[in-house]
Amino acid sequence: MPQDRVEAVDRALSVLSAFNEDDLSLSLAEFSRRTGLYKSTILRLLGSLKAAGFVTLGPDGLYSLGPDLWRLGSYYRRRYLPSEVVMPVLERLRNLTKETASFYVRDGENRICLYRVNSERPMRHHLVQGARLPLEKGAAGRVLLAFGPEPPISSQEVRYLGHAISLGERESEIAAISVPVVDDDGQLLGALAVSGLVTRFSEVACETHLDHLRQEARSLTG
Amino acid sequence: MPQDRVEAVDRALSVLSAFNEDDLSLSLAEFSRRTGLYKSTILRLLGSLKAAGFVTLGPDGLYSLGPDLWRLGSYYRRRYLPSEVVMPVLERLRNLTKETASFYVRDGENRICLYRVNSERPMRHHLVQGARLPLEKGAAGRVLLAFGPEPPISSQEVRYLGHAISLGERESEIAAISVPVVDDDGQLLGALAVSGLVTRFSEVACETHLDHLRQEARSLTG
DNA sequence: TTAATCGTTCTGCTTGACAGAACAGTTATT
DNA sequence: AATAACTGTTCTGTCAAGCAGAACGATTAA
Repeated sequence: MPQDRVEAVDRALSVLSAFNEDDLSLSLAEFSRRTGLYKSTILRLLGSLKAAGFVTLGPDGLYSLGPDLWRLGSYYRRRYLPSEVVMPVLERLRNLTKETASFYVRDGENRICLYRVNSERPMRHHLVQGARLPLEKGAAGRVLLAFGPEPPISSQEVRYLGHAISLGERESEIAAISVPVVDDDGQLLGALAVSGLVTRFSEVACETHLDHLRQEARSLTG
Repeated sequence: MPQDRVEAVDRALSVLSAFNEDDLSLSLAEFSRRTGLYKSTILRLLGSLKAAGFVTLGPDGLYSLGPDLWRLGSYYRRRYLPSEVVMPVLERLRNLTKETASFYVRDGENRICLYRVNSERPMRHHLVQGARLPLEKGAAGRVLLAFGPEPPISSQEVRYLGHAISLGERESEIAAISVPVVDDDGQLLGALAVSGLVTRFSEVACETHLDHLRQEARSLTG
């Protein structure tokens, strides 16, 4: 079998996936409801996850995600541009544009928000780290598609311009501008983006944002 | 059995634990060497891990950690003080002291380095995020112990002083000063610390570092 | 050519995990 | 107070799922 898996592991990972942004602590019964697995089964799975430091059991009987999961997870980002390099760039972009600045990388047919610095405006595009978004929609997605391997014909324009602008493409209220970050070897590393309320992205605002983006993207590579 | 586990899950997690700070991409054979498991077994385990987005298989046949592992891992930190709050504080501390600044939380009988901003000096204490260190040794450890639940009698002095200083306690070359970060309810959230080469921590330097630490710790809670 | 890798496929045997009931403890409802 | 509806946990017989190990072809090195 080419797609061979281990059911017990699948189950254990589905237990972990029961956590989400809003629910950081879950009870055994809650796991059972979300996964559809039996409590006795989950208890054993959690036993292994706990032993590995992937979850911790609080004194209130609620399970939370553990430190070892996080430590391993933080290794993921290290393959790309490190935090020390990208974060100052995003902060500069946020200060220059007053909008939310972010850095995306490609993951198969999706894009992942690896770093972000949210705008400080009351009406802001609030991005979540690790969010998985489609490649086809949104400025950063289309940039990753256009400058990645096997770019579709439809992305010819993005390649030519060297940037992408999205006005309410993925979410109707949100506009975004994105430019690629390219290696010395021409390898695509990711996409820088600035995003905010669509009505704030006038033609002239887009121009200045784009200038800042281009400059910062250059500063990332060489 | 009170400590019931699932072997397949234990194995899968031991496969993940084969990754470390230096080796972010591993081959199947390398997994086999490190875990002692058979290649056929590992292949199936990786199948499940890959399906869940916990690992990704590169075109070179090497496995790396996946984005979903990272996304879940980042939820771990959210239970504590979020990055947006702690990081600026650490940066200020680093700028004020020119030493490495860090934020620790307790995890059972250990402490975890949740956030850190490394010093920019050539001879610096280079901390790794997620590092698990003992509670008994080191300034931050003793602070977490003293202000946590069930503090031992030996930590009376730390409680009284409101800080801990370690001169070569855990590592002979490293000195550190740490203060607790306490909730509005008096709940211990973590420990702020500044650390560096032991010879730089003169009595007068300790005093000024301590002032900065106290001030920033206060700014964290309100 | 030989030898030592690599990743992948296949199979019989056995062990380990599952379902489900039953348990005691706690909280909510009446 | 008494019921009901929840918790989390323990136990066990049955069954299949995962393991060990060999065998495979494809690379790469000597």
